[in-house]
Amino acid sequence: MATTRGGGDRRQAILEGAFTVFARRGYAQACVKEVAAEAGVAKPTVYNHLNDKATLFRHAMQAAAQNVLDERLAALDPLKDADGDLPATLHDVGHRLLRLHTDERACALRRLLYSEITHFPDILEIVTESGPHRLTQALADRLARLALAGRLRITDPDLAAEQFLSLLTGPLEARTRMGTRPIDDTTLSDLARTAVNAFLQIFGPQVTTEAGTDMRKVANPDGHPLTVEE
Amino acid sequence: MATTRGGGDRRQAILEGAFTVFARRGYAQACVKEVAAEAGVAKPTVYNHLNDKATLFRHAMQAAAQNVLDERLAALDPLKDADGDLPATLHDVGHRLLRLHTDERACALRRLLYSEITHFPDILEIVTESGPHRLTQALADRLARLALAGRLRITDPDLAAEQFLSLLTGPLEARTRMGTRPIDDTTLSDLARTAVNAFLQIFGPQVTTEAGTDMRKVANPDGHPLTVEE
DNA sequence: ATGGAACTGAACCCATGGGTACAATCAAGG
DNA sequence: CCTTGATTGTACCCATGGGTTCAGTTCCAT
Repeated sequence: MATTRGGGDRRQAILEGAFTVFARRGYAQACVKEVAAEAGVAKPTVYNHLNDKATLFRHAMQAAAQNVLDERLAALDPLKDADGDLPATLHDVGHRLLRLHTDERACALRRLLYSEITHFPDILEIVTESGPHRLTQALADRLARLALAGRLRITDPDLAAEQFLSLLTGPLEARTRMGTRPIDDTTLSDLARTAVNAFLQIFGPQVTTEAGTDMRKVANPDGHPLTVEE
Repeated sequence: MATTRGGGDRRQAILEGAFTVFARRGYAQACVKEVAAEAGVAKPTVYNHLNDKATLFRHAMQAAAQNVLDERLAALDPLKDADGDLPATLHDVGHRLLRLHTDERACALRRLLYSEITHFPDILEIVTESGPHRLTQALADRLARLALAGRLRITDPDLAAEQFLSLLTGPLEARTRMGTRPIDDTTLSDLARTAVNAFLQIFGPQVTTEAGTDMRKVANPDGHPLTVEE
């Protein structure tokens, strides 16, 4: 076993502590001593499990990316039900995704990815391959099912998924000051609603826009109050 | 004058060299010696113009952000003409914006912003205030004029601008591997086209989608060939 | 020509931090 | 009990790099 002294798995604690410190300081500014302290471990122990500061970073990033991806994939679950209230379901999924997107760890992961992408090109492979790409694929699959059921007017599911995510997360960057400012949940809900409205304008079933009927003004296109969420 | 030896403005050369080096190495990894070499200047000269490495970074970022913003605002110029072929104009503007968005310096600026945002919170103010925010505002202004002229069905210009930019740049991140992989110009043109199509589905003049008419399959919604661009 | 301001090159000081060595310590298994 | 192996503090080596000093140099202004 890799555990002798302190009970829990050493390696796991080190990786989590490492990500925390890297997120707080950035790669170059983070020192291994602080990582060790964060993980409740002595410095040589860190080097005992991970050879380098670089490999420490790589493994910490990979673990964090895996967590983030799992959470996001789970957020798509409501779309498995193809018979429910579609706008409400989309709004729910969008809202969940926005919450995860503004999560502290997810923001830190994005920041670290952006900052160290030049020094660690291989990390991009790890994270992006098991990150936004897989999410887009999963979402595209769900949307394809809905299109096949006649509930959406989609010819290219990948495009639809990409544009849904763009409409969802695009307006966020400005509002959240690139992940540094917290944003309250009702704002997230509003952002999800406008994104879903736009998405349904593009891919929704026949809209038949009568003169004066501006969909974007209606809280919920098909009359549901949509007040109960969460 | 601040120029004695080498003719050109010292400070300017230093700031440009600094941004180049920071973009190449990141803030922490960049050393002032290399900045001096890049600017063709001795190390004490750098400290003669900028007190700190930190202030050097700040000023370099500000200058770079200003350049990027100016280029982007200029890309909106075609929208000043409110009478032209609207989809073609939007495509043109979108294409220009995508080119600027994938520009090496712009990508480096975004990376540096993301990476050092925790250590330099004030840089965010400088860059974002004179960056995407101003761009969104300018675009919203143009779109409002077009809406007033009856060419777009927009009630909230800010929202429309935000969503246009989201549809435009959102799909880019995945395709360009976060700004590390170059992308060819025809792909950019295609991305601009799909974004414009989606945008017009949301905000375009009355669509009257007949059964079987999928706008996203048509290269140009109103019949123009749209082959001549640039 | 000459004083002065900016520039240069090189050496220097010193703090930070990656990585290692080592003796002491603790837990598990025989 | 005793061996084995991981862990722990601590001290250490050494490379990197921010920032400064200084003597000499170049250029401009008067």
